[in-house]
Amino acid sequence: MMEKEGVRKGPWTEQEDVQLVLYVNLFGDRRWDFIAKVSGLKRTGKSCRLRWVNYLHPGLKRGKMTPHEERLVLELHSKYGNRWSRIARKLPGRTDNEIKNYWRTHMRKMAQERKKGAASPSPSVSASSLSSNSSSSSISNSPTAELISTPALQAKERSFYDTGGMELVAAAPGEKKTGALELEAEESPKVYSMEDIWKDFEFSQENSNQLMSCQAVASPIWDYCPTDHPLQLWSMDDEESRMLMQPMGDDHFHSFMTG
DNA sequence: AAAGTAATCAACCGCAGGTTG
DNA sequence: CCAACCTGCGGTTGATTACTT
Repeated sequence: MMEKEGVRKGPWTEQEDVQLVLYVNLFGDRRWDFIAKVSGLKRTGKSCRLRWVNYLHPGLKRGKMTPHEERLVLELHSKYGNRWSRIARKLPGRTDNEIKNYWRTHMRKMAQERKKGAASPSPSVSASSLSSNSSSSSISNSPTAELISTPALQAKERSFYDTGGMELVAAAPGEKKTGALELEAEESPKVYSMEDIWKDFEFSQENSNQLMSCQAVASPIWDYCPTDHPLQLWSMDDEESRMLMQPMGDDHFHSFMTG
């Protein structure tokens, strides 16, 4: 492929992650083009944002959808259609990408089972497949059971997961994008995935006055208290992580800070 | 144990809408 | 008001992992 010179693509490395987190902490999670430039990452702002939103954000849950979440996704999808970001806002800790993938995967399963079961109709098949990892799911006897029987879902397999939304227009006329995670009060315990990086990060901030002075970050995400994460990266010893967090020389840094 | 297939996840792309100068 | 730029969204693809034969 003809790649734009100097622009990296593909999977992110641990070091890139560390660097990105550092700069998001410094400058907030809005000005992605700027962050991409000053961080020294050879990534586009877009790519940085995506990585942050889908993987590095401290509020992210990981792992399987709970039955409750599954049900919510169904309900919300019937309401909003493929407005994944909107759905994601109602599922704290889940990203639009995650929900999108989930929906795609499960709707495919459903479509397949439907196809099979078409000859011998069995109304409960789809529902049970949707809650396959949860015997306690109430989908089959809740209103959402109807959702998975929408005409759109019975339509051609090609568009198996795309209902287009039943109440799209009415759902959110003139809705404004906020970009911010709408974290609602939530009873279930959060499972965060980035514990150690945040610990490391706090530590490195405490011990790194040179950057502290610039810490006027906007994002409320820093209030999160991550407790678990899959990244080995964040288990690095402090010395190692501090070294990684020094991507920019002072002069380089100041040139950006002062314009 | 190896090969083939399916499922899952991360990341890219193009577009639309918003913001700013 | 307009053009340029930036951000966010939804769709899609490719790589990796898990499962089956």
